[in-house]
Amino acid sequence: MDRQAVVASLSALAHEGRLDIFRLLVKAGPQGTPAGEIARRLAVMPNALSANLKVLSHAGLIGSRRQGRSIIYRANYSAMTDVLGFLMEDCCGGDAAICGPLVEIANRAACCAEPPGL
Amino acid sequence: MDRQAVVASLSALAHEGRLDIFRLLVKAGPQGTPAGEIARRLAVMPNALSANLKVLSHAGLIGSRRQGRSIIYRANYSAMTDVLGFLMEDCCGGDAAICGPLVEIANRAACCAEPPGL
DNA sequence: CGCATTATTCAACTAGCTTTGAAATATGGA
DNA sequence: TCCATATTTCAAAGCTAGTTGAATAATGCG
Repeated sequence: MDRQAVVASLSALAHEGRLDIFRLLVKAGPQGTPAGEIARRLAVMPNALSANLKVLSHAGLIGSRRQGRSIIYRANYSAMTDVLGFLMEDCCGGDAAICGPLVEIANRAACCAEPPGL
Repeated sequence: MDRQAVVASLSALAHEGRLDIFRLLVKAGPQGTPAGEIARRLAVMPNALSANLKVLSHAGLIGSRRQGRSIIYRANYSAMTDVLGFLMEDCCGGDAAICGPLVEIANRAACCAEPPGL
């Protein structure tokens, strides 16, 4: 993950509405949430939601799949851990004993990993 | 750490120049780096650097202390782990076995903790 | 005190993002 | 095919953030 991708991810999250969306999807887990339900639960207009979902999706932070008339969105957990890894790279000059494992653990976390077929 | 503080932190980092600054300070570790050296190493103009340091500082991501004519800046590691914790809160509905420990470990990481007297 | 160094502040200009409402696309069922 | 549901796209208006250059503080030294 390069600098520009990280900036895109951080920019996408640096917005109250999109942060709410992303956290909702993080809470929801791998099965995801339909756009309509997101709009209802966050009380936002569908077009505004769509624009924000597009930003998050373009940054790679979320994915989507169609199911009938609904489009189901899901957090992309590995993208977020990549961002964390980038921020912590060479923490304290690489000498510290804690920062390295922290990044490694973050990258290994699999609870929200993609189910096959997204 | 509330939503607005997290958005401020993410906004501060969502900028190539500031991301470079923050990562340089993360690499530098607790002893920090003078503003002038940051400017030289990143090849940015002092006034632009100052503006960006102000944004990072206002977001709580970095701290500073004066030493002679120089002002030494330092990454605030705990602020970043707070942001991570906020993003991961209630990951997968709180049921997953991995996400909880991840956040806990991130918050416990102390390699870049503040030395006394900042 | 006077000067050089270090860093910050100010103001004008530019560019990009956000918001809002209306229209358009896509799917599923009668 | 026709309609209702679900979501996206488009375009205009307003706002916020970034960039640049010159000027302003603050410190240390002779």
